[in-house]
Amino acid sequence: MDSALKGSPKEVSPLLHFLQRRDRLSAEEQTLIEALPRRMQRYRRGEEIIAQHSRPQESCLLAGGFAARLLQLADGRRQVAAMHIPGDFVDLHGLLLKVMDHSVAAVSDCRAIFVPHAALVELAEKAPHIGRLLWMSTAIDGAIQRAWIGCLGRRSAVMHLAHLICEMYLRLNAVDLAGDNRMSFPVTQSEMSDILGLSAVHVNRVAQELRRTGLITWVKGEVTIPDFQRLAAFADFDATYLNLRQEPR
Amino acid sequence: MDSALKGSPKEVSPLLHFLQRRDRLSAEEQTLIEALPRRMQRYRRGEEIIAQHSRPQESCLLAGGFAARLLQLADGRRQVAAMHIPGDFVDLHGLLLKVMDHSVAAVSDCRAIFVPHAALVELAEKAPHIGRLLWMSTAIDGAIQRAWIGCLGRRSAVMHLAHLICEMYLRLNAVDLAGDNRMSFPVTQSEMSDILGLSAVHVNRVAQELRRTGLITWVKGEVTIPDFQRLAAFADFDATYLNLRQEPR
DNA sequence: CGTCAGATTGATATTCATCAAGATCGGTGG
DNA sequence: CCACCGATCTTGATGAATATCAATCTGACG
Repeated sequence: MDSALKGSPKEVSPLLHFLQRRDRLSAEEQTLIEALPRRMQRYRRGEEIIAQHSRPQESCLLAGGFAARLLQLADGRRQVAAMHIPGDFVDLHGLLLKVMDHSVAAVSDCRAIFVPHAALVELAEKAPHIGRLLWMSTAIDGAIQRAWIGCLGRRSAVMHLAHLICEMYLRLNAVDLAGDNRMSFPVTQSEMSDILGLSAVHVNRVAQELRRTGLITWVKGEVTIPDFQRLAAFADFDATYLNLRQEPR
Repeated sequence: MDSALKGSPKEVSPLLHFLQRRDRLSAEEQTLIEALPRRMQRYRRGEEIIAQHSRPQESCLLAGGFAARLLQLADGRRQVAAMHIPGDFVDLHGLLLKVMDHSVAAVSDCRAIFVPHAALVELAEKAPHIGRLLWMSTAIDGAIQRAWIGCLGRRSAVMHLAHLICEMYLRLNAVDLAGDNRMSFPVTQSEMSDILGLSAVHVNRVAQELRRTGLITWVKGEVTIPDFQRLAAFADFDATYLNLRQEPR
């Protein structure tokens, strides 16, 4: 079994990781979060987790695996608007936006935890600091999306791929799912093309270029980054937007 | 003087418009918002309003004019990550993210209102519903950014421009700054190229195509849209992401 | 009248998409 | 064990979309 799928069925520890990487949580706050009512559900690779135009009554917290927010054009073209990893509160904004403007799908086998919106609203009112941290979580999603806009608009395909790898490595690292310059990133080149807004063929060529110059290796969903600084410099990567500093928020 | 620059110096009515277009506000809530402590500042076209890597202690609410969030690459290339219009709480997320990962600049002459973070935090705790609406405002920013990702990744340049015009028209309309199929949109083709991620020359050609097919006119910052439905269909535009429906949030 | 920012046009170069064909590899049924 | 199959990766050839470079044109304004 994929290591991302291990663990107790209803654990929220990746979320605690995610939050504690950005601010301190009191013991009481941790207890409140662990006490959230929830249900767990598993998805197979490729399955849809949340449908476009639906009106979820719960928010989905990813506990294991990878998921993507998918935009779909009328002619069938697809674009991934965000990648999500364990600890990400995938559609927290559904709480506020009511109608999904996109869908969410499992990229690998996933474990998802669903928390009723009502419970989140109540928690945010009872513990405003946690409320702000949830808000922060959606704000970080926004910051990441801005960075993606910069990649799509102004970076070359090679820089874009390099940038994405830097980002995913640091995000996975922040929830203890990557380290030692390696990460598991089980995404096919075709899926990658929908993340980068390229054709699958071009992803292949661009990936080869990063390999040829020794910036990465990428074999069967395992990526290694011999020299992170060098890759980051090549991609013009600035980690500010990931907000990985612990501070009072 | 630009009509967007008229009005009482400290008014927050565009913000009320923005919020009331999405949910009802009680009289009491309106009063609380109007009572927010604030200062007003004017900016000339091109001036920087918030610097990258700064740590604002106030959030900026745009009361008049147009502003853009700007990403800048090391080699000088620029990409606009978001356009802001009156009523937008431009860097509300600065409250949570602490360090700006981008800058904000005036695209036209602007009136900006600054509200101390502390006052916003306090308001959100005292009036959780308003807190959620502020949260919603950042979530809508995120939804718009997702739509932009779809445009940059998978739409052709012509569709992208058409999509942007649809979006801006509806957003301006929602704060009473556009109607009758016309809007003032004082953006040069060169600035537009940083919004669309294109070269300025290509923006010119693409704009001509939209004019030639009769989908828009665009003369000196004035855009008219003879048939919105037709433009929207051409751009594959779906307004869901703008969250323009009034509902309890 | 001269200047300058912005818009427009044409010629050419790059980047990336598309189409078509193998190559590789893990899994699966016989 | 083996032959086959589908998914994925890889490669080459060609074409479309867009960038770049270099003029020219236009209108506002001092």
